[in-house]
Amino acid sequence: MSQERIARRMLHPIGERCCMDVQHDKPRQPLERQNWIDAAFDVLADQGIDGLRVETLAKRCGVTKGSFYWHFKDRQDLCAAILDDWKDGRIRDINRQTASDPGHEREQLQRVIEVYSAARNRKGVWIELAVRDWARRDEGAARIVEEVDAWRLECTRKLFVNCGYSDDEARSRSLLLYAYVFGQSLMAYDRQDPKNSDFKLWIADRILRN
Amino acid sequence: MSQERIARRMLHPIGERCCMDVQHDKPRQPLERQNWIDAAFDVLADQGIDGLRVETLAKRCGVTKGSFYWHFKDRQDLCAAILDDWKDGRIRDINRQTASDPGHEREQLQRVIEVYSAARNRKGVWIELAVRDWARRDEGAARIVEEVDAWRLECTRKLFVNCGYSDDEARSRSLLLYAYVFGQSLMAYDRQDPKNSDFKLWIADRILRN
DNA sequence: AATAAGCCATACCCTAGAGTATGGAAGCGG
DNA sequence: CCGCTTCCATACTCTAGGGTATGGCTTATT
Repeated sequence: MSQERIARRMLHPIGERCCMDVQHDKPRQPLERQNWIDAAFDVLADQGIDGLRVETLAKRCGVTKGSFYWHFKDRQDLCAAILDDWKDGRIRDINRQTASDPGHEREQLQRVIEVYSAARNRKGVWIELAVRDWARRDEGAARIVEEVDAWRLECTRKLFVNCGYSDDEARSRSLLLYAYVFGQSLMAYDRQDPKNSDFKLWIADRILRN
Repeated sequence: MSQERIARRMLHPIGERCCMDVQHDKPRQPLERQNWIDAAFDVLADQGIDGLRVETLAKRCGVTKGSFYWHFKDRQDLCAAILDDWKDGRIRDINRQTASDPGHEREQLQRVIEVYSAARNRKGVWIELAVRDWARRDEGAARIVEEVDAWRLECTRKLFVNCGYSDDEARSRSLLLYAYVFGQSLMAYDRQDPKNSDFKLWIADRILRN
């Protein structure tokens, strides 16, 4: 029986465990709440919130849902934890990217655009879209997205103001910046016009300067 | 038995039938394939593709899935029909909105932006987002979205060219226009900054002029 | 060593929903 | 009136998955 259990654990149904102990010699670290949340973000990124199922998530983690319901009250509990985690991460990121650095505002804004340019940070973009789609049908998610949006707009507004724009223009440019960035990731199903990066440079310039 | 059947049909579980015969005196028009597709768009708009289930759709139409499987081979068949229908509609719309009308190009472009400004045309925006989210996980949907995007970009490119911009700048502006429009609808969870419409006017101007 | 706490497996129950098979009502042409 | 076609209801089967109850292994604590 104990044999069989260990055998099961050796199987690693998905190829590797979510909690990083791919070594087959030590039995395993017990799963933490955060491990579940991390794995959930993976699923969220490529399946959307509707694809996030506790049984399949458990399989992905190499355990059964008995474990899940030890760490979480129910699926809703996990969903709420995901939103909290996402919000905290986004706030931390934007704060870091827009921290006061007089004289380099435009570079910072440029970087904000680049971070969501789908090429790299692919996973972050997918999660962003998944959360926003989720927010279309869930009140809680919608509130979180609103808060994150408001904070991001506020941070970039400050930068634009420090670039010398009026407060209204700073707000307008911030709105344009984020709308463009998200919209662009909605359209980026690897269409490969070779000039595409030139166009994007032109656009970034149009948002940031003049 | 016949009594019971008629009684069932009188119930109208969702309140009204999808095919518009809310009159309780005439028995009913038989459902066409297109009626199912129309109803499916309603569900797609506010539940997303994962919320589109044949049993619930049948209930919504006041029939059982026995009917559905007479009109469609399976769920995939319906999904494909939805994509075709959506594509045709989008192509027709953009052609209409950008039909050659020398001297009014900027007004036409302005209108393209307005059509997706979430205020009115709410349903169209929701469907647009639902289809794009769908396309993240479905190859067929992704292709359709690509085709629609390409055609839309081409149409607005022509308009910008007729405004006097170079071909490259026309493409850049088209990309910016659509990315902004879609991104903005992603951010519009009725946040009501009273100045919001002013900002949007400024943005539209920035995309269309100078 | 004994006990308790932490972590997970197993075995359930129950619902939603895809798909199939079949029968039956309504309307049509002959 | 008869039979055929159209359209739909009913009654299944089967799978995925949420949630619960419970037992058991493992590790820490005393």
